Amino acid sequence: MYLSELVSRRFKETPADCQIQSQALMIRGGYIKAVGNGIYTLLTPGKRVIRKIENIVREEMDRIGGQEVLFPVAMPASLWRESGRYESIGSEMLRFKDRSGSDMVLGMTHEEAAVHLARDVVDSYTQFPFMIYQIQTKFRDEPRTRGGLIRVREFTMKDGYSFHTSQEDLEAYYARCYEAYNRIFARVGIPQVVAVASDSGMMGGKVSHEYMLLTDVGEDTIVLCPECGYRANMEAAPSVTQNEPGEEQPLQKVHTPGTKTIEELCALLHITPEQTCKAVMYQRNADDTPVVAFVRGDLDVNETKLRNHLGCEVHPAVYDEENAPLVLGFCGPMGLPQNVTVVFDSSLQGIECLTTGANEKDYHYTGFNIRRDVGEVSYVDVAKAKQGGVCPECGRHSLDLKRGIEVGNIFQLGDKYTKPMNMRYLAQDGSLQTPIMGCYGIGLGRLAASVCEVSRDDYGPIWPISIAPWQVHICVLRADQTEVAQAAKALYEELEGRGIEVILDDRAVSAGVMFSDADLLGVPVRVVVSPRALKNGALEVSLRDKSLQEKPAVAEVADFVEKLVRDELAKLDCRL
RNA sequence: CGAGGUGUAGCGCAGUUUGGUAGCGCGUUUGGUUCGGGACCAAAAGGUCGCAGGUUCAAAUCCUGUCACCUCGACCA
Repeated sequence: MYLSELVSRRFKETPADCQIQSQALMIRGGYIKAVGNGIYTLLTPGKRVIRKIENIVREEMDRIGGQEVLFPVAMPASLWRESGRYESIGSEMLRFKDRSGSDMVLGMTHEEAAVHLARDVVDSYTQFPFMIYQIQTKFRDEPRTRGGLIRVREFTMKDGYSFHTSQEDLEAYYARCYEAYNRIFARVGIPQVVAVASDSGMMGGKVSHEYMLLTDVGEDTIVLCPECGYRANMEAAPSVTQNEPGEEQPLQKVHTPGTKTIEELCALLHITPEQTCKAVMYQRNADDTPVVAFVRGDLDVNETKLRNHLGCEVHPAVYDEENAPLVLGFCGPMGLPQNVTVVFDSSLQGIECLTTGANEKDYHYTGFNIRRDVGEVSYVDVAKAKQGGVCPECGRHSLDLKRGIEVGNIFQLGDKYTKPMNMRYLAQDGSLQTPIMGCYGIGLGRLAASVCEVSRDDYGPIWPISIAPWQVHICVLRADQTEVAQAAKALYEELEGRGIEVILDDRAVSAGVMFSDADLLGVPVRVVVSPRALKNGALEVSLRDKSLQEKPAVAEVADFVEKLVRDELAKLDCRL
């Protein structure tokens, strides 16, 4: 297509509210336009990138036997009541009523719809296993959006659902999908994406992995062990500690005025945070009753693990200084009110001498010993893994915490949906059985933004050719000169005729403007047609990442460019 | 949900303290000169100052309400 006809605008200045580079470049380059909070229009260049990604995803899903379907965006609430999620999911699910007053929801994920379909079309074990997937709009009313397409409310997602008659079969398929995902990320140009073990959150199920692109602008924290290769999402990473028992000492109440934080306490008493027992206060969402998690002073509470342990939702406690049921800043395990749920983290196990709050303003206990002073308690892992902490896999003090963007995930769901939704099949032995499921998601817009985030320079994105909006960008310097314009157009038509996607900048603008726009569009192969080049009888061909600059003769340019495009595509396992 | 902040031309901003009827840069249009990394000259178009009330002779500016958007926080008591 001709750039002069492209319906989009590129501009120089970064919009004021851009927080991360990919967002700024995608807005400046005319890929996306914000319509509302976390809601975007995709312009042609952006849509073309997404379409390329979709096609790669389709190829890989089809390759592992996936069958594409399309579930509805708007669904009756009754479907979600069947699984129990109409009640269990909070306000991130958009609910509304149709004209007859029936409750409706906008799909934020489609397990219910998948089971609704599958239970109707499948009735024999001979029909298993199978996987259905769709590429479709999701709406999640996120409390906070962020970073252009990184975290939005409306987005396009590939979501697949597999159905199996046994755990072994699910695991075998899960492994195939795991590899398919690795291929997808490699083919869209970010082979550095890693799969990490994760917490399955609201999706349910046991085993799950998230595919993470490590970058500082990521929202998630990943725990990595460079020694043994262990990696997990922070939410799922066990916290392993080596507890120094210390020497048992008598319990003693000490005056510690104003020491509300562990740091202040340690400074006053000349102890280390590892010798303290810290209270972190929460409240149950259901009835606001207090929950106190005690962890070693140097550690933090992993709220996900706490929720999983308690089996209910909690939020950090919000108390006024005056009417709190607990003594803020001086909370300890001894003498707590009856209605408080207490959780001891395993980092405290076996420590004979701790300093902790006395549940009295301006006082702490020293020499506190849980076994002696509280009795036998059960310890659970509710602490966050720590930078430099002990690797749960190899036991070395080697843990590394990094930020990452979750670009995809896979879950083993078990019968979380098939059972309540009453999906059954007739097994070989004639019995009625409930199948189990896996589900597999990739956020396409987020994936595009993620690629942009790690593949760019100061001037614009550097799209891998597999997902670039166009494959070749022809810059016509002095399009006002007839022979230059004709040479460019001839090349354009020749390349298009060979099935190559070309954008031709035929505008009568200065070279600076033209190159800047080309940089913002990030097309991998660039050809410059100019009076100078024609005089020399050779056009300039270069790659956006500057790894190649050649001047093939005019007559050979088309062949040269075609080969270049084919070679570059082949590197990413793609074809013309 | 809590705390801040911002809404003025397509984009980036000034003007608001001290009310007097809206401006700058980029972009856009026209004409001309230029022409290999965001050229220059000249002319021009484009805004009910987020919205609704109120105060006033007069409101972008003051008051009230409201909406939208952005950032931080959701935690270490």
